[in-house]
Amino acid sequence: MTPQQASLPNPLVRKLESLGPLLEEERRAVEGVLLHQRPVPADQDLVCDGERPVHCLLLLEGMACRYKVIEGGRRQIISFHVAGDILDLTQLLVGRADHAVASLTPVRVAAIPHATILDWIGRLPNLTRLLWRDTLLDAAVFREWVVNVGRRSAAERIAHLLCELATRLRAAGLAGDDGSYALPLTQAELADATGLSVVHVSRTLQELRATGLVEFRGGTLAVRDWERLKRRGGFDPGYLHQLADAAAAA
Amino acid sequence: MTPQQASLPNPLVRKLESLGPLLEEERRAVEGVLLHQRPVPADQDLVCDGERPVHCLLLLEGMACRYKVIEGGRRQIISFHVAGDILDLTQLLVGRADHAVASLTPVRVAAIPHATILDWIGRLPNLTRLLWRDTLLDAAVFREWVVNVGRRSAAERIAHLLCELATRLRAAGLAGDDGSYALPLTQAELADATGLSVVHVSRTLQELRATGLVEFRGGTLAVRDWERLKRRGGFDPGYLHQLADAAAAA
DNA sequence: CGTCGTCTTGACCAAAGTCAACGCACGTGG
DNA sequence: CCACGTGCGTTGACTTTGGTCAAGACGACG
Repeated sequence: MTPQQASLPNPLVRKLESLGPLLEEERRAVEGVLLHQRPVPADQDLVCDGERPVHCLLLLEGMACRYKVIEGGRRQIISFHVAGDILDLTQLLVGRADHAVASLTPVRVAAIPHATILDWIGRLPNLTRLLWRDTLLDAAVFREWVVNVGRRSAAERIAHLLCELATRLRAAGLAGDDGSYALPLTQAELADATGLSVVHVSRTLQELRATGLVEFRGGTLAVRDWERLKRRGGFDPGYLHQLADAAAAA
Repeated sequence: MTPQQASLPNPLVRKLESLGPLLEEERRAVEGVLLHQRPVPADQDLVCDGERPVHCLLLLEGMACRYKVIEGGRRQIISFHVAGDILDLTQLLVGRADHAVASLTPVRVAAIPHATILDWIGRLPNLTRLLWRDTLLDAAVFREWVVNVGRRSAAERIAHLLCELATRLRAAGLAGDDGSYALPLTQAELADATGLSVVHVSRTLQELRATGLVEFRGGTLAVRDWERLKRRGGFDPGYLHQLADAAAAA
């Protein structure tokens, strides 16, 4: 899509290097992974719940999410992902997928065979550390989501989520020029991520818009007042760890 | 406390072996960790939010939890832990703690210096894989909690949480004789884990009691009808991965 | 015996969910 | 070029779930 992503700097390399230095040998190993890419249209399941995948997916372009569906058709989105994220490293060591992964936009993904990564664990301890760290950062986000959904009001949840997404998009080099970002989500997806109903999300977004904090329409997120938005959502980027620094530096 | 835990079988070894085979050298490395133990009374912070710990804590006995506190004194418990769990492996690779850890009962913990584990990553790939897997299982629980708190009703949340705890206690070898478990939690802690108010937890527990699903009083959890309890909470143990198998086998 | 922590109860309130209808933009096909 | 359908967002009226507040019960422990 956007030209700077199609160009060489592999988003996984970019991300791993934001976590720590990468040796030349490791960088080559990671680059090798790009051989098997494929494009996938929007709104497709990349991994189904209960599956036993034999490779991990690396997201090269576009956005994806993980989710679970429970009885009654209720759906909860567990996390959002941008270029550079590894989508199911989880299943590598753990066997069966305990959630589904879906594309939100058209995406490009690379498949990394589990065997490759298991081999890295034996040979490349530094890379192993970085990948492990990446999964730990993932977990840090899950924890914050538990808090978000468990203890915050509707407006706080949405404000917080938008703060997180803005920060992560910035860290991934996907910031707009002003305070705006391409955020291709529907209100229904926002609802499933925050544990609210679509109707209430609509109302709450209007409130945030009316009070001049943030505007979110037509797939574009425009942060109008970052400080007040952060305060509204009780957002403290600490849980994003070095990612937050990367975003600040950008 | 209970004699079988004070005896030799190190609960971490027990747990890691439930995740996969452990080499003799690795087992010795893990055993060595027990040298620096200390007891901690109930309701103490073992790790404070924002701290930069230089070692990980291994829980040898008792129960602990992780939690975050947000503005307004609202508190969300992120996870519960039993003997064998590593409490802050997270911070190993990630720097600053993004949550607090507290003892729920008197506990015994062992401190593992970060340096030790970093050394393992270079030398003991198999052990590395098991530890990594352990953190991934942790993350799987977080994901399920997001769903629990985001999309389930009060009764479902509590039923689901009690199912999870029963399963994990069983996997850790802490099951009672009949369908009963020592679960030293207050209703306030249950409330903080489920994102509900204490009053509502009280009412909901009464409902579960009245309908004969489960009884929870005075630190004892008595499952009266496992099948119906599972159904009530929409509990599918898949997300606990091999832990669920271990519990079934026990 | 008194105190503290925990649980319970009832009355009331507020946040968010549900349902149903409508508007609007976009794409398709006649 | 227009009619139609579809997906998404918005509105209003109403309901429900769970929160809040305040008082009391119960039990363990000093």
